[in-house]
Amino acid sequence: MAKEKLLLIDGSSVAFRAFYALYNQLDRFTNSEGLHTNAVFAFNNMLDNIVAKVKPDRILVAFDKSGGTFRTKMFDDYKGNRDKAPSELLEQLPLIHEMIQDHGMAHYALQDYEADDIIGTLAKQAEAAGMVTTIVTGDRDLTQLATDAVTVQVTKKGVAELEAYTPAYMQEKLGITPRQLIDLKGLMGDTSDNYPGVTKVGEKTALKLLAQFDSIENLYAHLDELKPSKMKENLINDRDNAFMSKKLATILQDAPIAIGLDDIRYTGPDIEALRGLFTRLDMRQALAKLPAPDQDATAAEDAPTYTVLTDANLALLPTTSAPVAFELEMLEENYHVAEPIGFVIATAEATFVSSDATLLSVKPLADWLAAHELTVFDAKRNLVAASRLGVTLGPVVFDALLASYLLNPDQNSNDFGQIAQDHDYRLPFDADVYGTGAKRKVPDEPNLFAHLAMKAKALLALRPHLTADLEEQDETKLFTDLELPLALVLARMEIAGIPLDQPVLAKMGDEWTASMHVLEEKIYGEAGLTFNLNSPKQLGEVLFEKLKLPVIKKTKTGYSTAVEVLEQLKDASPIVQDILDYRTVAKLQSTYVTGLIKAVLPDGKIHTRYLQTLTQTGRLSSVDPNMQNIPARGVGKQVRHAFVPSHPGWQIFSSDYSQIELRVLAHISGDANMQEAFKEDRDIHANTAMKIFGLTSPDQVTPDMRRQAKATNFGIVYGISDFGLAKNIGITRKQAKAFIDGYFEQYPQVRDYMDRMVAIAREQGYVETLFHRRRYLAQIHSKNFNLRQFAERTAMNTPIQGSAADIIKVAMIRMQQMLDANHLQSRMLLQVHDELIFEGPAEEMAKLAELVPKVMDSAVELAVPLKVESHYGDTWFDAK
DNA sequence: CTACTCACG
DNA sequence: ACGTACGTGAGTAGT
Repeated sequence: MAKEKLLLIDGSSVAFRAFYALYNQLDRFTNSEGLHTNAVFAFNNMLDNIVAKVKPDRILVAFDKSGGTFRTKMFDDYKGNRDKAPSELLEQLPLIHEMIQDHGMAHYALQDYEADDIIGTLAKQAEAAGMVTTIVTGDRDLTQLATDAVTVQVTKKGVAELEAYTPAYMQEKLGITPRQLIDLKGLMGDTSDNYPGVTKVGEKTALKLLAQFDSIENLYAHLDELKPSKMKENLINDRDNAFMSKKLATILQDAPIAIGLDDIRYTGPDIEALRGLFTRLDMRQALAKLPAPDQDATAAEDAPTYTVLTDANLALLPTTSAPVAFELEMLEENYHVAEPIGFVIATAEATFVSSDATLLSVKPLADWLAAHELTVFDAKRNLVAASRLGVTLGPVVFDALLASYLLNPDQNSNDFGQIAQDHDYRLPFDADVYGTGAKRKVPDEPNLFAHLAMKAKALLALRPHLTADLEEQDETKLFTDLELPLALVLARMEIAGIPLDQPVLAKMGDEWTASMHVLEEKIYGEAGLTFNLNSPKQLGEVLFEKLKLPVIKKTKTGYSTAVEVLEQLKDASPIVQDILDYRTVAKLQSTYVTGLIKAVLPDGKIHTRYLQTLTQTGRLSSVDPNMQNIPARGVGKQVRHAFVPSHPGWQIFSSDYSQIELRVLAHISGDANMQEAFKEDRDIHANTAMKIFGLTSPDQVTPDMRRQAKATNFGIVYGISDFGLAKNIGITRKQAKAFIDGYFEQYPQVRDYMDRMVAIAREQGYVETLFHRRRYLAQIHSKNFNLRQFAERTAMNTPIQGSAADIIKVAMIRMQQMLDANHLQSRMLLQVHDELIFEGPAEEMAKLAELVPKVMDSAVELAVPLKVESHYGDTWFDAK
């Protein structure tokens, strides 16, 4: 029979190592309450690895006990120079204990003794009992315990890699036996444990002495054999130190431990307990590593009983006034093109599923759906997908994704399983049921139906909790009156889509392609070789090695060839301008010609998807394709000629807020001077220029002064730093500082606002927009200067950017109501952060020109007016 | 899958 | 002494 295996872990030293291994990640590993988890995470990984490697039958994790030990009694200063462990580590120790327990392992500490002594004692008992022992530690001292039956694994580079110390390995590496380690330490002393050895004796000398005399005792017995020397004198003088230090270094193997080998049998982890712990600690990586719950077993167990709906049994659907859970499931992300794979409808009493989405448009079911209030996960996705089936859903009264996002914008996964987990509810992940990437596929019906049924159950179960949480965070109105209605508006915009005039775009593309080829040839000629112009790596080699241009900036991986760098090199070589020109057209060609044409759906239109639950500020984002970064300046602006109305005789109409963020700042800061500037409709950048340049009349403001003042205004909104401003407008840091000082002198309440936001973030851990949208800033207390400063700038910027986002969302909802109420044919198509784009019959343009600005500038009542500018024309290009 | 670059507000 | 503007998405290289 194989020998029994024992695993002994030096918990205190491993925890310490684990903490510092991920010290630079300290801020990435925090839960929502700000508790740090980096050491827990690294410790957990170590446990998983070592258990898999050793396959132990018994495990004990030993810890030091706080307070002194018998060693302190022997020598006052033992470990006397140790700094107190940082609080970020101390707070994790109870969590590590809990984790060890959940792993099914014993842990133990003993008053007056160190973890080492517990380990030494058990290792000896185990050897006597014929067991094989592995010791894991971050402390080399334990290698003295190595024998043929005891291997000491010392952590190396963090805690992931271990170095195995056996007697043979120690002989090879140090030329001593494990027991001689204590003699070595007696002679050398130990600076980290703060005990002295013999003066001037370091590792080299000590090893030489031990090679000759074997032990401290024998060395002193034969001291007279040494030739007179300074070293000999030191040995004589420090004799007491040497013997005391040897004793301090000696690990006890007979400590009075109250735990025995029989108490530490290992039976394996309690996965659910670990899942609970990791969930509480927001440790997603650790959670992901846990074995997925057996899908078949849990599906069978946890799934509510369900009825498979057919057109023969639709009458089974009960009439109810309570909200109904609904989910129309698709495997692909882009619901404008994805095929439905099934749906679920559930009330508190009954659950109905089907893999045939066309059933939804069968009249009794369509009518039933339209007549019931729905609770869903991602309203917009369900609305658009239903619309593609010709189905109009009933009023959506709750959206778990939107709610979760509002409660904490970090909690915005598209996987309901993840969101459920974030709210302490267990639901399998889509990724586990459907697979990911190439392996993603429709599961067999029992598994599909079970998953759908569980999702519906989760929706009904989570709703009251999320609703209560929204109320507690004062976000009920934001949810009910803003985001949820907005989802319907966005759905209509996405469904409408915007036609792309492909021939027009293709013609532009041909011209750009031609000029690309010309530039390419020219550049290869100038460089004297051909290379891949699209590769920053190859381009860097050509510019900075072959052509020896001065290196302005480097990236992590090599030379930077970004515009800001090339701009500075323009005069050094004609090749630079050609590269810049090439870059411009290459970008236009690949992203805006090829890219946009690829995104056109069979109806000839582009149907972007707005991500309503992604940004940390409350803005929307746009994907597949991104319609919020269509070129607006330079030659690229021509692309906008290709965006045209749906019908002949129709036009494109656009309105945008003028300086909405600065107006929001003027409002929330309460700054009298800034408010006055807006109330009198002054040019805000010129106004700022007068102040920071100390001018008395607007006439004195030169265009360049205005440009710099404009950059300063932007900088303020971003949570300014003199460095950033200096870099942006190419002035010295000192000048930038003078600008900022001048700025705050002129707008003193803006400075107060900045200070106030940082203080609020520190106090409550989050900042809010005008509409109580919340953003948590865990890193506001970070010890890492950069992370903390970033959090501070975010605290200043988010209420501004986020409130502006709130305002345009209100305007969008009201504008949709207005279009409906006035029975206009015009439709809202796009939103680009501070701008709304419509299409409509030419005859309605005048009406839009009257209506849209009115709705937009009255969306919210601020202390300063909101200004809106409108344009319209035959294409998006002309609506500017 | 990450890094770089560049398009937008 | 340090290294910094805020918020996004997409295409291309290169591991």
